[in-house]
Amino acid sequence: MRQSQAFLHTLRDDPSDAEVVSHRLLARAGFIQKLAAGVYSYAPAMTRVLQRVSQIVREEMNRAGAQEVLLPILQPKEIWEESGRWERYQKGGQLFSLTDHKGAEMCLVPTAEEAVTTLVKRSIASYRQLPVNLYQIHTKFRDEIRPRFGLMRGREFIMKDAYSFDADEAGLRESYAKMRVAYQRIFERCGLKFTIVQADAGAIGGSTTEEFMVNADTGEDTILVCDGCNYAANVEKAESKLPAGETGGEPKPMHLEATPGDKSCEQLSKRFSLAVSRMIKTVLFRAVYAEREETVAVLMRGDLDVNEVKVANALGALAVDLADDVRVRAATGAEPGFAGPVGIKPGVKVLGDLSIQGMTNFLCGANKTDYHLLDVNFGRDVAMPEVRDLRKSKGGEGCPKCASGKLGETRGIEVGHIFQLGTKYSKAMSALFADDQQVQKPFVMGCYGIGVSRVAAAAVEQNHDKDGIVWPAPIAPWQVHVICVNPEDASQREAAERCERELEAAGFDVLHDDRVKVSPGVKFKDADLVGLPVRVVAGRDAKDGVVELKVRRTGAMAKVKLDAVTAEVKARLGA
RNA sequence: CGGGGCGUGGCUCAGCUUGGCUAGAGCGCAGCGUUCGGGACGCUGAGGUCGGAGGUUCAAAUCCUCUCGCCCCGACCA
Repeated sequence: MRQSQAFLHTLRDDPSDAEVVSHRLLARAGFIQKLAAGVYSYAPAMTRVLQRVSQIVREEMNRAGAQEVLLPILQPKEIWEESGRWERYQKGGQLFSLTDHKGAEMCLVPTAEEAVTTLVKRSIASYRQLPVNLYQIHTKFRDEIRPRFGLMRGREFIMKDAYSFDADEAGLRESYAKMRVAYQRIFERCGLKFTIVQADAGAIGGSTTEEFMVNADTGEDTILVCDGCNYAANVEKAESKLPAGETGGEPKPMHLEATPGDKSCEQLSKRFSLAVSRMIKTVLFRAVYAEREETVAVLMRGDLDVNEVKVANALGALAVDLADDVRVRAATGAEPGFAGPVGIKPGVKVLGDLSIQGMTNFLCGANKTDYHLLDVNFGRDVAMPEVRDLRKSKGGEGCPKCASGKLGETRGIEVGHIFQLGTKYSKAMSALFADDQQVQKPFVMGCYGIGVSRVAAAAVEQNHDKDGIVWPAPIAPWQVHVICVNPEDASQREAAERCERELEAAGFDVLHDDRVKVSPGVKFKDADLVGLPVRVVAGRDAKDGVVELKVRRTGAMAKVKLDAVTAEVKARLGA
């Protein structure tokens, strides 16, 4: 490709609205352009990257036995009501819905369980036709509460979604295992460093589920990884050994103490010279269910934090969020900051974290403004609530799986997510097949997503330097950047053209900067920004049949005879 | 949803407080010339309903109201 002809327009300045590196560099290098919040146009260079990622995805999905389809992204409300997701997703405010000219409601879909289940149930009637795994690479829509970080959290994005249908759980586990392997191969082939973590199923549903996280400090997800074994989990899901707290000793009489203005454990710790782990904080939530809401009080040892996802799962709620002041006052009869289990209003559901077991003589809120209770004891002063693991694990805590490992806390970008769905959708949508006894059974499903556009952004997050992008070779828009320093010099022009011709003949995608009257500095700066893995510079040595070869990532530079260019480029690309 | 900020050529921004001549700069773009290995220089030039609507005024980019869009922060761990 001749750069003089290419639709590739770099920007001299950083776009003012770009916050994260990938957004800034992709916009500046002319790969993407914003059209609306969370909605981007992909220029040719970006399209090439997406095609490369897609091609890798396609090859590995096909290798794993999946078959490609294209499902509608504009879908009728009916099938979403069948699965029960219409109301839930609309309530969550993340579903783009619209009304057609005759008043029928439709939506732009975030995932395609309904459509694929419909497709399969009308086609497959027998266990003998199973298993099947169908996938597509298609645009998806989510009306994000707050789109941000460029391609990282867009409202429109490209996703590969796959759906497996098996006759039983064992088949599902097999399909899932195949996908897991395929995903590992995909991200390895994309040249990304990633971690597989246990995850929470969230709105999609299902049991076993793992996420593929690209390691990046700017990631939106926090992950905990054991340094001693292979345990790794998203913080939403992570467990850990309970850190030791101070013991309270033999029960003493409970007493009420004035604590004007002390709303935090730290303030109380100071006032009473009491370890924070001797306190129980009572965190009030609003739990939302399909048909109702309730107030829930979670009792947590003072030095630990509540994991809201675990609370929602323990309750079977659609969502939980922190109670607002009105709800807090209704539940406690006091201003926020003084909630406690003793004397909390009836109707408030109380749940305890495992950490409160065995605590004695603890401090907690008195449900009375400016008062706390000291030396409170379960059984005597207040009933022991049902306890569950509701704690948010943190880096530095002990691994839940092995004896001596410690959890490290890092961040990641979720680029893939695989689920063992089970029969949630097939049951709801009456997607049935006959088994060998002619018994009608629901398909056992799995679903598997990869954020294709997010993979490209994550690759930039993970691979860049101060000068620009450093594309991993397998997903670079072109592998080689031939730069003709001065095309008006015949020897330079001929050398560059020869390199382009021979490299393309050898199967490489080449971008040839043949622009006339563009200064060398501009060409080099642009090349750094665009970030192709190998650069071939035809410059002042061209008259002697010599060009320079430079590796973008390392900066390593070598002078190479024209005859050897193809071989040398091959060596550097590992091809 | 709450709070804050911003909308002025393709991009980055100044001008607005205190209303007043043909609305500015840099970059980019076009032409000419000089340059030619890390975002060169000179000259000439094109390009703007100042987000939109309404209002105040002799006069509005500037003041007021409404509206649309975009960005950031937050959603209170008691």
